[in-house]
Amino acid sequence: MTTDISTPLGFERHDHVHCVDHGLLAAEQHCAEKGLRLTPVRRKVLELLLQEHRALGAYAILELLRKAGFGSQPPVAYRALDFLVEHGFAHKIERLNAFVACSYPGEKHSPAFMICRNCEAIAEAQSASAKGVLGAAARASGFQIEKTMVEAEGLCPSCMNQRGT
Amino acid sequence: MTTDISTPLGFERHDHVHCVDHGLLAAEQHCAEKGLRLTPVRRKVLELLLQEHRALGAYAILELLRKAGFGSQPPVAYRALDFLVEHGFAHKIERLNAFVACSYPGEKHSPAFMICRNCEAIAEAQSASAKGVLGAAARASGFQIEKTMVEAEGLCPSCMNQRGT
DNA sequence: CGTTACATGATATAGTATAACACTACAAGT
DNA sequence: ACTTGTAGTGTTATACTATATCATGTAACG
Repeated sequence: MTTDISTPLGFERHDHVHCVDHGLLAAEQHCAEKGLRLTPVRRKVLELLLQEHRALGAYAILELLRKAGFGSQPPVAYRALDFLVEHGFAHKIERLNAFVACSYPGEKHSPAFMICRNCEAIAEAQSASAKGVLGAAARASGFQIEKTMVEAEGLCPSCMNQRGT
Repeated sequence: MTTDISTPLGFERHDHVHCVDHGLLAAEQHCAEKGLRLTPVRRKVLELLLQEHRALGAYAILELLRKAGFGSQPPVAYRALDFLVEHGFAHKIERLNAFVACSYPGEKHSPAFMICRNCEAIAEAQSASAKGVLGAAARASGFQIEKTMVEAEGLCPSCMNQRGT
């Protein structure tokens, strides 16, 4: 087990073991509180997302599930993902049709993402204020915002350095 | 032939004939200036998007193209859409995997969309300031933003009224 | 126990997107 | 006019993403 500080997360190095454990723990606590069932498949999918720490397509997850001895038909993955997304343990990155573990599990937030177009690393920022951007327009037109998605594409620090090198 | 006049775009009534014509004209002018080729297929796709005035899936467009006597294989639609998106005459709505004509053709902008979850009407707002939301986080982490997507989902005024009724 | 509600397994199919190759149209240069 | 290069279109095939449906299992509650 690595104690190392490795992969790009918020694009910075971090203690990955900790963030996997923390994510799972937060999910377990939240489910216990709310009477939700964090079943083996759901837990495994969350664990995979936390471990990979980047956006994974449903079929990539499915493949990993298969290797781990779970069912390998699409609905298995999609149902688990639906659960995780619905309860805020994961997010869908629309731009990539892929999924990523939530970096702030349990906390209410409307997330904003930075997506590296080169390595597909993802950083999640607390946003809340996309309403600032659209709020005025929405009020003016009478549109009632229920959910906002913010995704930025670009280059992460590490990929930018590679270019330079 | 409506003579309704109102805002350029949004959920309000507007002079639709005008906005179709205006969109096509703007595209023609822009292409002439830049030496781009607004070929029959591309023009037709733009016209369809402007006429429908909502998000259309690539295969819906394809079907309309077929009816209009153009090729009916997926690449036909996707290539035309790629062209239109690349040059800012249309946008892709990631949330819907669908495409919509640009409401501010020719002008540089990073658009923000309001999507009615009931009728799929789309309103485009000038955003520019998604960078406000993410800019700080991006600078802090060293991420270089190239493109930002903002999509809000909710209920448009007209669908909200229907509920009330 | 039996019923209810939720979760999973499995098959089939729908919907979205691209790779690859052949062919055409047209502009540029000779 | 001829040729050559570039960009666009037609077409086939296939990959990737997602959901509907029905059957089976299982835990909780009366």
